[in-house]
Amino acid sequence: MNAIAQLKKDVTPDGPDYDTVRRVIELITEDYRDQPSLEAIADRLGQSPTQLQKTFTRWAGLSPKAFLQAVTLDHAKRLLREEDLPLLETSFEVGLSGPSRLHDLFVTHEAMSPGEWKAKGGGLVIRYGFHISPFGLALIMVTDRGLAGLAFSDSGDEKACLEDMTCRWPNAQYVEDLQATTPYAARIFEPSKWSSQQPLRVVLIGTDFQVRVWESLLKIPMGRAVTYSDIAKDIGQPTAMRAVGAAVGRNPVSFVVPCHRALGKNGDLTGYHWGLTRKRAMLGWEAGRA
DNA sequence: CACGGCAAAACGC
DNA sequence: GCGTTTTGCCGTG
Repeated sequence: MNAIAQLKKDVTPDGPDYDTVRRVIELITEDYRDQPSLEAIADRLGQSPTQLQKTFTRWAGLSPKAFLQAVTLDHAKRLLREEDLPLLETSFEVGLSGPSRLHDLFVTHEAMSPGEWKAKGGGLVIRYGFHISPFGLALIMVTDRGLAGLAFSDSGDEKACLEDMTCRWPNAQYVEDLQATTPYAARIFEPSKWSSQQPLRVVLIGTDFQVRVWESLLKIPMGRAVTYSDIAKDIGQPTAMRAVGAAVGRNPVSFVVPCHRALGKNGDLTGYHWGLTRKRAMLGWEAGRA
């Protein structure tokens, strides 16, 4: 069975495994300071350690212990220090040829023109659909030019999630169209399908400032992280780190535009629009594959 | 004008 | 040395 099929089987949003994994992640991310043991975690969930270990590892690609380490402050700090591999200085194109990028998701992007942005999505047809993903339900939105939106929701919150996205481009026409979004879902969350030959096409719809911030995020390789001030510097406005934070927070293409790789200066994960737990989960997931 | 997915500086223990 | 609070930051709606 391939990995996606495996995921579909195991990580159904309402399935017991999904719930287990979700609770483990929550537990670990809340208590990571105490470094809880596998036994302690299993105990609190009322499961056997071995069973829990197996379920979790299959989902996350790494054991609960490794995940715990990945979520620790130390690890986040290490991600920041993990130069001299240049961080934002490396252009995305240069990265394409590097073997270290083998496991990264390749993306080409284009920005909407200011005029199109002012239209708030007017004249745009956006097709959307919900798909299961390692991080809960993923709401995928595409235009004929490529991926325009990616959001996350827990089972039952789909409506709020959809609304969160549609109000960003209120004049667009929305059509539920699983057929259009399924291919994206299959590729985005399956690293073996990431290829530089066929980059994922992304359209960035936002203000000029926001688009510059998001482009900067796209340059961060997988398994690495930068601070908000790094990004501010990269776009040539070193004192605008706070505005950068706000712009990062409005990133409409979560995960693909890796806003989860932006950390506070001391390595703290600050907030996250779709939940801090999910941010940690993404970093952990990447740590298992980097 | 207020509000952030911020960050130094300033406190207080 | 620490965790917490205060005080500039700067684009957006």
